[in-house]
Amino acid sequence: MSTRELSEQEIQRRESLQKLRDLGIEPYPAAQYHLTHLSKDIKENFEEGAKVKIAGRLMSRRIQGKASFAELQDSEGRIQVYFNRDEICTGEDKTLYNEVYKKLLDIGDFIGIEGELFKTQVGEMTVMVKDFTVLSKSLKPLPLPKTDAEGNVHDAFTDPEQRYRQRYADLVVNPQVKEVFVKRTKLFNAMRQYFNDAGYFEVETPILQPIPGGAAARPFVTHHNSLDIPLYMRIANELYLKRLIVGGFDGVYEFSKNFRNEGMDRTHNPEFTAMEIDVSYKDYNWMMDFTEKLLEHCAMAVNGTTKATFQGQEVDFKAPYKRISMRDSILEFTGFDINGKSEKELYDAAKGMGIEVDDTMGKGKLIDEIFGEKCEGNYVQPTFITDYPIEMSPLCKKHRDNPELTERFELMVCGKEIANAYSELNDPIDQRERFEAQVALADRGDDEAMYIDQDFLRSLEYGMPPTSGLGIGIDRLIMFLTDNPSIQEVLFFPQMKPEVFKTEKTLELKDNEKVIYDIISDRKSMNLNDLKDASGLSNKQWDKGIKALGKLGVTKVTKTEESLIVDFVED
RNA sequence: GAUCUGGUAGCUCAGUUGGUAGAGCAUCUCCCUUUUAAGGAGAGGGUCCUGGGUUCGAGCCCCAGCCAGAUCACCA
Repeated sequence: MSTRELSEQEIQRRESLQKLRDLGIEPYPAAQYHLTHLSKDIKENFEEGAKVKIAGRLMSRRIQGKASFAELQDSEGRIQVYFNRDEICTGEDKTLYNEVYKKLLDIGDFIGIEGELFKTQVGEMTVMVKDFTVLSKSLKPLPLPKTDAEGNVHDAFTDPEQRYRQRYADLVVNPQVKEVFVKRTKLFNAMRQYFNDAGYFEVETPILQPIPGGAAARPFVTHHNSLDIPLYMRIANELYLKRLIVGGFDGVYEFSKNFRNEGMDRTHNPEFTAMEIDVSYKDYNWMMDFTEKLLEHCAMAVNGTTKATFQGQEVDFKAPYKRISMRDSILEFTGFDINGKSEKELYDAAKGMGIEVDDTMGKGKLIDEIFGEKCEGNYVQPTFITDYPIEMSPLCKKHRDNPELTERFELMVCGKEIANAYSELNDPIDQRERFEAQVALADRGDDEAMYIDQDFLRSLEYGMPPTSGLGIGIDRLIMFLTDNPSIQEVLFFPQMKPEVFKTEKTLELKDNEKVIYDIISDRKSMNLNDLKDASGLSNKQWDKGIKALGKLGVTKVTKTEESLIVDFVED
């Protein structure tokens, strides 16, 4: 049985728990509690004298003798409640108020309240408590901030490590955190509604994949025991959606949890969410129209406006968005025209711009570097960047006007990519050649080049209609819509290194303590300096050891006129 | 991966050339019947992230490590 060292407050709460049981009150009752109202209902439809049954956490208390005001927090917010001794305890026995309410309840406890609505002299909507029920005792004090009349928060629970590790506590005490996740869900709902209204199907495709395809990234690897094969957590779901288009669906979409075994930072979490959609008989021009209308719709659904502010920059998601080709963008910001240039020319140009280059980089990578370094950051308002070089888009159809380019666009917002779309490559022979080019890149040293997915190629050989596909980084989009610069703020449980729990209080003595213990337990009492000399310990070890023993109650040090005497304390 | 910053009471934070560890809120006791961040009086509460080292003496100085955040690098 492992025990934890409890703080003073935790011990007090456990004592209160036992006292409740001694009074015949079960602190964790089994029966359901019938609610009639939420705090929000009461505030929106206030009616003097109405009877209500509410439940939630006790979040603050102001006791004034026989009366007390408190706040109850439920899923929708807080409501003030008024406890009056003689309203709760109508008979002689005042235990329920004096003991249970005043002494045995703590902040954070869940209670149910039956009462009547009234307004205080100051006009605050309040529930006059007639009876209350303990629903769940809280044994650990919440990191509770206070908010003053001007809305200033005091002692806010702000330490990011604790907030992410203990999101449950974060959500209880920081209402603005909950808001972010409410908006996140609104975003999902808005997108679903938009796609469903357009007649597209939500689907589910494998998360465990034999070949991690559809993107360039390092996967997480696992192993299937009975098949005895490696399986990969998906890095994308794109190739499976296209198989479904081959199978005859007009439009399929999926909110895809993807996993990438790469670095973590402010904008990357090992698992993240992408929305992927494929629509048949469309091209990337149609998809741009579709995307800007979709995002306008989503921004409205989430924030009630198309405008959003991200880190002081105002962004407007109202359609239409500016469209510019990658070639024109690079021309605009660097004066260099990438059209028709050889790899050598691109290499020298990039180097001349002060960009770090190396020999593993092909044409596509070089162009991407130039764009990323010189252009990307300039697009604050939503902007479609179109027509990417073919080398870096192995799943995308060749441009109808230029075989060196593809019909691809990315949507940039605040200098960051939030969407990526293609006219999907449906020529199975071209697709096979592109995969082979990827293999060549891999041989050249690119450890993220794509694997060849033979089954996917087979599906294309049966014939895939012209199709346009779009992927949206949901986490990034919600970051923009809620003005959060960190992905951790928009994920309930961002990935963290495992916490080390100190569960065991060791009763065994450390070596230095044991040395002292052996001497003093034998001699029972001796001069402190003699004991120190006898132990033969360094000053540091001596100091730590004697302090620890004193704390454990093994020894007692008393001061006499001449010296310090150490006594051994018998059990 | 590199650099910087941080880790002290339940929470937010102080902590002086290195000399017995502090404040506010929270908690506990007593008083208080319409208050609203904080009524009054009193009290308790600490593995100063961990492990070494220097020193008569370390929260503070040195070394190593753990965790987090920021910046950069890498990466969609």
